[in-house]
Amino acid sequence: MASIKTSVPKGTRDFSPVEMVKRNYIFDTIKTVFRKYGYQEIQTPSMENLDTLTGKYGDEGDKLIFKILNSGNFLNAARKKDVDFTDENGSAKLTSYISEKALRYDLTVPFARYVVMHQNDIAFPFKRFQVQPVWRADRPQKGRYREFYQCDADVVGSDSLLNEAEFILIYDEALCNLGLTDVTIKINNRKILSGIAEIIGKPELIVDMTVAIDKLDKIGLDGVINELLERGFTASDIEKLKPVILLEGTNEEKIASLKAVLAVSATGLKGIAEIETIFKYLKDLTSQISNLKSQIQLDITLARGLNYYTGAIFEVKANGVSIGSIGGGGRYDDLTGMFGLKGLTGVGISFGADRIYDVMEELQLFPESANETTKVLITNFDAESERYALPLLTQLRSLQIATELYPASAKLKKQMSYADAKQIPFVILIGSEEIQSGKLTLKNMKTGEQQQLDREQLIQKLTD
RNA sequence: GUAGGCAUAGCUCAGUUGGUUAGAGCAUCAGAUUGUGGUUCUGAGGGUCGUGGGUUCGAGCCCCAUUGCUUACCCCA
Repeated sequence: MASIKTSVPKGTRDFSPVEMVKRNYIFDTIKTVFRKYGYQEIQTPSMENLDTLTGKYGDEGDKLIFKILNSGNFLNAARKKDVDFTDENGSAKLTSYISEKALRYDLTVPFARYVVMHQNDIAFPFKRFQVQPVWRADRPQKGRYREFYQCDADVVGSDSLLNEAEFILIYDEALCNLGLTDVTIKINNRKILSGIAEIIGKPELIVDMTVAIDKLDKIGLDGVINELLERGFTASDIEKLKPVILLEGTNEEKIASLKAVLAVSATGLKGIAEIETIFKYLKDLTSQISNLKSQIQLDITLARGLNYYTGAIFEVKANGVSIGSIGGGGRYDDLTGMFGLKGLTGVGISFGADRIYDVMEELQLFPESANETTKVLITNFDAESERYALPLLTQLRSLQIATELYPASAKLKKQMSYADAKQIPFVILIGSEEIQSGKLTLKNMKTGEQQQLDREQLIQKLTD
């Protein structure tokens, strides 16, 4: 048989039955918590119009969008346009002629599109959750895939900071239910970052500033300073930044120092006030913030890349595991503005299900149970026993017992091996003896014991 | 886009300074056992050593190119 080397595109994976059980456990756990907090599920198409997505994720992001080639003779269509095939930078122009659809890059932008499209049917504030795969044309590496699932919850049309506080509770509850108890939920506020850039006198460099100080954990203070210099900050700017970057202590202590540093920045103070309000909500919701399983940490070096965050920024890390963040989110004041609907604020979070899977695997947090699929296998000796077994098969299934009849009269050894490989806990043997006596043999695959039972007893045994 | 590592059976990998017919474990199939799995024993099938070129009497091994995978950087879940 001629064989081709089989593979899947890099950064993508197959999921085996065993893996799917675990994955669904994660999805179900997260979804249950979302619903409990009043979020409703929606889905959007895997592909969006290309122009819905482009320009929303920055230049780097745009490059990582998987574009779908037009059907038909796109080459001729491109020729008719004024594409210069010798131009090194001509591919961007060409793209617009040969591709008009793309795979979704995240769930937030399609959601914004959804809200604008269906604004007349939506009761605001609108709380939705969405669990679907997204695609990024990235270089895969540990914990980074080209196809992965996000579990997003967002609310639009409410500027209350109660939402932010509840998202922290959702993170805490969902991750705790999954067995992830050693987790840090980092929180920051874009307005604090703006305030810092303001007092340095370089508000236009806020993105460069945040990208650089975000790496403190990774490259250390010297690395951050070098990067800041490369990005256009002076030595005296950095002197002003240093105390802020190196801020330490409890959340309360950090807030107190920030208040002093940012005293002249109205924006910065507003950011601090928002954080304080969120903490206050948390306290009232939990009676003690320390009742939460996760550690809540104000971290002003936290600056997720997404350019549209305007208020709170979240990031979630599993401690003791060398994998990037397992979740993130934040507030964006003008979520739908890019699609022409102004003045709608949104705030949301995302769980990275694939990374949570990797972390749980590494920490061995998956429960043993729920692995069994079929509960009973009926063996198949010959045509007569097969015919005898069919009504029983139907009867067991009608009682919601997952049952299968081995579909051929293969050797018993083979049938038993099949049951074993599939971890089926019970096997019913029906041969000429059983048909004659009406007593069927039920074998418990775990203990190996066998019993002769009539139908009533058998069903009794299996429905226990 | 930048830099490193790897590529040998379905899977995980050995393979000596280059030397006869390329091995193991797992998996699969068959038998020991014609009505009994998971343990055991015996046997079998399965390879263009990623691809193309070069050096050599001789290449899985050395050299060049190429493709794929992978790790790190940028960026991100």
